[in-house]
Amino acid sequence: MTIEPHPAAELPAERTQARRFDKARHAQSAALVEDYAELIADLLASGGEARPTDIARRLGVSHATAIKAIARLKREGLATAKPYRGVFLTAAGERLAERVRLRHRLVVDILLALGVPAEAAEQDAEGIEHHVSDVALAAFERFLDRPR
Amino acid sequence: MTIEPHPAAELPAERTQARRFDKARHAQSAALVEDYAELIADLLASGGEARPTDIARRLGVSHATAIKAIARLKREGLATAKPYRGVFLTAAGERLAERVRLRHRLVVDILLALGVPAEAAEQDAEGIEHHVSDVALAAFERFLDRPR
DNA sequence: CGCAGAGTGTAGCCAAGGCTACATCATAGG
DNA sequence: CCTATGATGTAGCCTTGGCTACACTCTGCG
Ligand SMILES: [Mn+2]
Ligand SMILES: [Mn+2]
Ligand SMILES: [Mn+2]
Ligand SMILES: [Mn+2]
Repeated sequence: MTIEPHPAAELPAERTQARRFDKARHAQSAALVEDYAELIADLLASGGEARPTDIARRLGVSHATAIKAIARLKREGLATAKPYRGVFLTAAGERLAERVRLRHRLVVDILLALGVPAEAAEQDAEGIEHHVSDVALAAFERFLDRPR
Repeated sequence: MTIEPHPAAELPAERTQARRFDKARHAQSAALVEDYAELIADLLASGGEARPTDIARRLGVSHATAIKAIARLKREGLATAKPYRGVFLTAAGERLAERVRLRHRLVVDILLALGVPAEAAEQDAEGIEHHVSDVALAAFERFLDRPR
């Protein structure tokens, strides 16, 4: 019998930690689609049009990169686009965009409530938002609602 | 001269938003290295050894993936490793690990303070931590320190 | 009403970070 | 002291999300 120098064959704590990293990786892969959906909805709401070049400029990427990402949104049933006609969201895309928009605002609000300066809050929120679970969001809402 | 149908050629708000996304992208690319450094330091501190297989299991990736990432840490001057001898951190690697460890704890503590359940806090922190700026961290500390 | 120039799309490159399959090394038990 | 086995390393593949370069389409002015 070996006194294992490393705890055990399958320490459950290890699996828990591995699962955390796995969740973070999945959240990250969803982030791109979420940001595009949010931005497209924003452009459609304000200007009435969401064109690849506008999207690219707002995201700070080349238009080719934006067009490829839009193709991914189409593949995933979140957007539609006919050549040279601009981008639109499907019902599913709009639902996603709305959810993301609310989450984004809530994250910014929480950061502000914690005393983070406005521009830092906006900046950090852009990355943080994709990693905030529903249960955390619910906690954020309770925290902001509570008196005082 | 063209009467631009879209606000202006270089609306500063657009650049601001683009810069936010750019920061988030950079933070993301740093995330992997940060998690490895933190984990290696953790393994070295507890068991005394950080072996590729252990690292892989904790992160939930294949050992081949871990070895490639370790190569990246070596390239960036954060780790050293002689074949079959385990992984160690350079001084720079240790500094990074320490910074990441403190940040991770602070993020978890803030989430807990906001009323996020423990496991959700740990899970979300694993992703959030990489997007929290120094100025936000400072705000978090002030918030936690403040009486009541 | 034509066309210059902006916008759009396509092709092909790269690096990162996953994976599996296979080859090599180290070592602990027999 | 041999060797079976687990750990380590290598090779090669895939997908994603960047990029540039180039080709095509639209359209508002002149
Ligand atoms: Mn975002
Ligand atoms: Mn956002
Ligand atoms: Mn992390
Ligand atoms: Mn961490």
